[in-house]
Amino acid sequence: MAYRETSKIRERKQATHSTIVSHALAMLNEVGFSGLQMAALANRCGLATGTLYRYFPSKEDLCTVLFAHATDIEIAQVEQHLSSTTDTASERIAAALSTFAKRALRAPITAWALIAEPVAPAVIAARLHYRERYAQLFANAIEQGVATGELPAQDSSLSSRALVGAIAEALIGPLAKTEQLDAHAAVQTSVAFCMQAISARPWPSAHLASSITHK
Amino acid sequence: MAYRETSKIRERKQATHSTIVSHALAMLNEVGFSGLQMAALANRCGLATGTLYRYFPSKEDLCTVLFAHATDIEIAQVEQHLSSTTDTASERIAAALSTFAKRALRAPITAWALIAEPVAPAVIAARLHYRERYAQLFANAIEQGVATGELPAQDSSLSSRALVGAIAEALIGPLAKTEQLDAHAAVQTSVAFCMQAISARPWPSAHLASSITHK
DNA sequence: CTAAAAAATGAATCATGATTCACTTCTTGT
DNA sequence: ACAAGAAGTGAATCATGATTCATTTTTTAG
Repeated sequence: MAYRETSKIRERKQATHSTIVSHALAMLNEVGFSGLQMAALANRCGLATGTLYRYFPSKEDLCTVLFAHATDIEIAQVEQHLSSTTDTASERIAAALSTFAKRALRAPITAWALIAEPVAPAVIAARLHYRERYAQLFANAIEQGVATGELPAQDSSLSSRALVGAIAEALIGPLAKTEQLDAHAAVQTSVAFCMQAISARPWPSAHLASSITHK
Repeated sequence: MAYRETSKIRERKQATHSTIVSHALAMLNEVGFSGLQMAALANRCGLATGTLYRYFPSKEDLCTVLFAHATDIEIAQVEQHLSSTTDTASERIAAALSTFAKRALRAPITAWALIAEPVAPAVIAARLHYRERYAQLFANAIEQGVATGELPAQDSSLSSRALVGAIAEALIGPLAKTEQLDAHAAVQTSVAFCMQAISARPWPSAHLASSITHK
């Protein structure tokens, strides 16, 4: 008998695994999921194409892992802001939105990949999970604010999705001209937009109903 | 000499052209741009694959035409609401947002295809054009409201993008559970969200600045 | 009816990119 | 040094789907 897995090997495999993941995350932010080609990734890692398949059974599995990595980091940060107990609900939400917005600006393609890029079914499942966690986080925070009377009553689940959508579209929608924006100002403005939306007293729905109806 | 293009033929060709476009629009709303396969489309039109190529030089060209068609219809409707002079700026904007929201709910995949689906470069160009027209429309309406004092001063271009993003994400983001929503209520709620965002007096940016800064 | 010209056809070809696998190189315990 | 068992390799294979083009069908004018 001869070969037996030793810790040296185990570590090397772990290192290779990390190498693959980190290079893949970098590529994800350059070309999105669909542009992430296995051959190119292997090349970038200094590995053969086939080697990737010793670590991940398919591109879809790799993408799912990437998705989980990218979102865990992001959600952990947002969660941290939202779970603080020192500030008011509004302040917590504003801080969390800023974090989200800044990350979106810093890594626009990743943000787009996580939020909107069409992906394989298995990855879609991961995305729904991600959206749900996100929606839950913000929805809870909004509900806390509503409970204390700090915010007006509202459909917290819809509001939380609208928050994410507003920021995502405002910041990453026009990928073409990201560089033209003053990033700090853009973050501040879009967070303010969101805070107004959830803080304001309900917009007269009588007007709304009539203006909807008469067409 | 013999064959000469006659009006009979010209009309038939026009009819075929329309057939292709309308079936393609239908498919677009089922599977998006990337799922739109030339062979399947031809089959659906009762034509041979090759015939499509007598009418459109490539799938990319076809998609560009589809994009223009879909957006022209949508933008015309929104424009109509925004250009009315009888209502207040807020009412005009609310009506236009409702129209946008309803269309998004009725044709969610098309909405997603127009707004966010990754597409070929030529189609991206069409999309930027579309976004710009949209942003212009809403931005103008917001500025009118600001000019009359009806709305507070704001970055109209950012606001208009955030409006579209908020509604899009709130309504089409969770494609999976669209059917669970009460459509009418969802439209009304997300429009209200938007109206609050642009109508409210600026959210205290002092709070914002501090909560951003201390992390 | 016939020939010329165009339109339609759809099987074959191309292009792209994921996945496989026979083979080579390493590692390890004796 | 050796044999067993992995790990790594990358060219070949597959799958998908757009595009082409030689052939067939239509249309038209004389």
